[in-house]
Amino acid sequence: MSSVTERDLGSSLGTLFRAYLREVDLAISGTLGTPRAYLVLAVVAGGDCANQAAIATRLGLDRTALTHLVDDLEARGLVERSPDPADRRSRRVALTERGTRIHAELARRVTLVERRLLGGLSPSEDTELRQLLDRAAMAVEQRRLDDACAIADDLEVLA
Amino acid sequence: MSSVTERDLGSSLGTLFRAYLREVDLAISGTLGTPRAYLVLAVVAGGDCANQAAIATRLGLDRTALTHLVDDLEARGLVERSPDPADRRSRRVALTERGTRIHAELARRVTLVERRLLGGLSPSEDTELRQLLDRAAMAVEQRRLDDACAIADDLEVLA
DNA sequence: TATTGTTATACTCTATAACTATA
DNA sequence: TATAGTTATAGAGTATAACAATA
Repeated sequence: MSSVTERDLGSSLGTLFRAYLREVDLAISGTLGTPRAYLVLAVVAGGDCANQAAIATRLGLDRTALTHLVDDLEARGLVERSPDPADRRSRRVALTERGTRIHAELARRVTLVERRLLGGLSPSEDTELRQLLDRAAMAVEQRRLDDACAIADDLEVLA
Repeated sequence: MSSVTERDLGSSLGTLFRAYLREVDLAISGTLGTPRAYLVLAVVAGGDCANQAAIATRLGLDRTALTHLVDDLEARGLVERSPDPADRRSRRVALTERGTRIHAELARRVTLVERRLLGGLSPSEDTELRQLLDRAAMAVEQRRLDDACAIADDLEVLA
């Protein structure tokens, strides 16, 4: 036997992620439509994603999903789209003043949700888990970008 | 600033879980309908969940979802439902011979997917992350059971 | 009265393809 | 020809409520 843990990796990830979605859904109730909208808001607040495609990649979502999510945030007056002068195909997404306030409040609530979610772990384990997840997710994101480039390269070779 | 990591916990969990689903979907292609069906198959193979409700709790799913998932697995001849003699409301779910073979093959493929998914981590970090996720998920599952009991107790007090 | 499982239903999530406009 | 974004659509995921059988 080689198994160290009881659960499949996918089972643990799924259980935690679904619990996260359920609890964030309660935490943002009345302020945003869905938990995904909070994640988008948080990425926009981070300020290191230049356009919708970058936000989608960061969250592991399809870019078609971003359109509706940003539509919703914009309708609520929390973000604004503006054309990128350097590339007129691209749209920058930035928090409005109201969005900044709302994000600060929601981030406070979600922090509590996250602590509760990892309540089975000690504080140092909590930090350890977040760091490992962060690095693993970053590697996945990078691999997806590489794959996209590889596909683009293949197509170029064929062309 | 108090943030240690770049991403929200939910963002990392979401990115990894969606990537897991995408890759498992490819790995099981043609054998099972969806990645969730694999997770159910794996729990059944584990043998420590007595009925559908237990499987649902283990996976953090609603019990109504289990009906359809088990229907599908049964239609493919991979699991069998049988009434529990001790409680005739309850249905045991067990692998068929064919289900045992299929599960073994799929588990092999999913193991490769999982290693690839955590490719950004060292082997010891991989193990560490799985153990932490496992414990955090177990705590969430336990808390959900406790909450259900608490709600039941509340209702009993009110009754 | 509560629980297991089922069915029906509705809403959300996700991905694909087709389209516009830019590059 | 490729990319950013949009739209339409369909399939999968998820949760709620109502129900039957059983405890």
